[in-house]
Amino acid sequence: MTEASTAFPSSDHDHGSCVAHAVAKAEELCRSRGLRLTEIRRRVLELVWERHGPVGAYALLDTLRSEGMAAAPPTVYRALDFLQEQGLVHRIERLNAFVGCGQPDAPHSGQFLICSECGLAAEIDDPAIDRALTQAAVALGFELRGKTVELEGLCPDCRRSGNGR
Amino acid sequence: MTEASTAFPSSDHDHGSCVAHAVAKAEELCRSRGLRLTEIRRRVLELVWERHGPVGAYALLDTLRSEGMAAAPPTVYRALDFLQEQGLVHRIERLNAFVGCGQPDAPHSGQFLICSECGLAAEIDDPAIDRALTQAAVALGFELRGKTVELEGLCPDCRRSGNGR
DNA sequence: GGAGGATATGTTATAATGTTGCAATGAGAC
DNA sequence: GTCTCATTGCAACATTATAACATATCCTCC
Repeated sequence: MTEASTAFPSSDHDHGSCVAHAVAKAEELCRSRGLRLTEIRRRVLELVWERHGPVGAYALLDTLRSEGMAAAPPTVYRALDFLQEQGLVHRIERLNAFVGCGQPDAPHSGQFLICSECGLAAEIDDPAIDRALTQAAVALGFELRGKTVELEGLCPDCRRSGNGR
Repeated sequence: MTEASTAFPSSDHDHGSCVAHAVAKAEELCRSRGLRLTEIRRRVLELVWERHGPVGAYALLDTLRSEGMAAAPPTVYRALDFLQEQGLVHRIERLNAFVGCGQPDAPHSGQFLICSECGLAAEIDDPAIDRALTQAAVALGFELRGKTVELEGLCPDCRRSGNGR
C-alpha cells in the first residue's frame, strides 16, 4: 500500500472484484461488530467503490435515485456517517468527497495523495508521517484525536502523460 | 512557533498589537510584490486576526455588513482568495474556515493543531512532518503541489481544565 | 408470537458554504 | 486625458450538509 503500483488503482484493474471484495469485508466486519450493513449502507459502499475515486454525497444520491430508491440527502449522509465510523470509507476534506478504505480493520488515520489532474485519490499509510505527526503533538502537549493528511499534486500516470502542464 | 507556549495564542496576549503587526506585515509584503491591499482585503485580514482563531467566510461577511460595507459572498471569497494566494491566511479544510498566517513571507504549507474544545487552531511548521510528506510523495512518484495537515484534538489548556472529558 | 425499545429510514424544510456571470468602478500606465 | 486592467457591486444560483419529526423495521424478552 505504500508502493507506487498499488497506491493509485491501475486503469485496467478488475473493478468488479475489488468492489465485491470490499463489500465482503464490510459484511464480515459488521457481523463481527454486531452491526447492520443495511441495503442502503451496502449500496452506498458499493457505489463508492465502483467509482474508485472520491465521490460526492450528491453524486451518490443521484445514483440511488436513478435506481429507483427513495433517497434524500439525509439518507446518503447517514449511510456515509455509519461507514465512516466503521472505517469503511474516508472523507477527503479538500474535495468534500468520500472514498472507500481498503484496510477497514486496521485502525489508521487516512493519508491521501490526490491527483489534481485525474482526480484519483490514493490512500497510503506511511508510518514515518504518522510518527512525525504524533511526535509534534506530544511535543506541544496536544492530545491527538484525529489526523487529516491530504497531499495534492500529480500522480505518476498524469505526470508521464504530461497532463497538468 | 514549534513551542507549546507560542503555538496556541495565550488568552491574555495583546490582540490589538498582533493584529496591527499582521496588517503591517501584509502591507509591506503587498508593496514589495506590487499588489494592492485594498480596503476590503485589509479589513478581512484584520477581522481574521482579531478573532485569532478559525473564522468562517459568512461570519466575516456578517461583520462587514454590520459595519455598513456593501458586501456579498463574492466580496469575502475574493478577498480570502487573494489573501490565501499571498500566504496571508490559510484555509482549514476540516472547519471550512480561515486563519491568519504569522509567517506570510516564508513559504510553507500550513500544518495545524485544532482544538475540538475551544476551537482554536495553532499553526506549526515542523520540518520532520514536512520531510516525511515529501519523502512519501517522492517514493511514490507523486509530484507534490499542496499539503494539508490538520490534527484535531485537545490543546494543552483544555486538557488541563478537563474540558472535552 | 406479541409488546416494547432501540435502531434505522422517510420526508420536508432549511442552513451553511461557495460559485458564475456580467456590469460598473477605480487605479495606474502611457 | 484616455486606455487598460484589476477590483468591486450585484443578482442569481450551485453545492454541501443538517434539523426536526414521523414512520418503519429489527431484536429482545416475556
